[in-house]
Amino acid sequence: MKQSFGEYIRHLRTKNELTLTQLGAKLDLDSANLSKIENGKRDFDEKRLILLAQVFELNLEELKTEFFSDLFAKKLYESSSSTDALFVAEKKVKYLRQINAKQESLKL
Amino acid sequence: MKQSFGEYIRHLRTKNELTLTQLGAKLDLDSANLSKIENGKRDFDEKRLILLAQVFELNLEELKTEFFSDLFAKKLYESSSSTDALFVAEKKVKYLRQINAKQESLKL
DNA sequence: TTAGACTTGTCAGTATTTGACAAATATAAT
DNA sequence: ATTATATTTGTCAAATACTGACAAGTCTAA
Repeated sequence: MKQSFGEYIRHLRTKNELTLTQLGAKLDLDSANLSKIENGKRDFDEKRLILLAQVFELNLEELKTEFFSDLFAKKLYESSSSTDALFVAEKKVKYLRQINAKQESLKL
Repeated sequence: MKQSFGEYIRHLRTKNELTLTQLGAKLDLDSANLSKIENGKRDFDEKRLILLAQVFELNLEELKTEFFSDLFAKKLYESSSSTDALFVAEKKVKYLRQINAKQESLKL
């Protein structure tokens, strides 16, 4: 919870006793670049989340939560912005889904 | 609240009776590109928020909230992710700020 | 000191974003 | 209807950011 996404991956990797090279191979990533990801010097690519879930047999939803929470927190922290944006965002997501649901129902 | 950031800018612009060209000039933006931003076909650049706040004499904090909430909502919506990430993000921001505060106090 | 694990720096290739312009369409006034 | 202005859309080169790859470095444990 308090950890960055990079630290989270490192935790998963070490818990499963894998080296950077071993996990890198599974994720189609250079060990050097995986190291940078774990150390927060590069970003983990969103498109690799599915692969990551498969490798460690994790729930993709939870993984996405871990991934996006990290992304959002860093944005707000870096821009010294209020966390109000998070609450407003929740309303907006619901609104977008509502709109989408209505459009879907019209298709039938 | 229910509007996108593009719709928000359009609202500000029309309320102040400005044309795309007029507001574009103030924001150092081509009218065509501003049009795309208002219509959600391009993203508003974060670095222009300060300018936008100045032009309409708005509170930068609120503007950032509007901006980031839109960004986050779209990310979650597009990736069909749970809004859980928003709550986790809040904790992470607080954690990051706490860490920072501690480091700042050590500098003294 | 050797081997394996990890870190860091760099860089070319790739992908994405941006600014700019032209052309099409829409709107409004005369 | 015609003109002027506003807006929208498409396109493209330039700028920017991202990624994969490799070399060289440090660190650790046998």
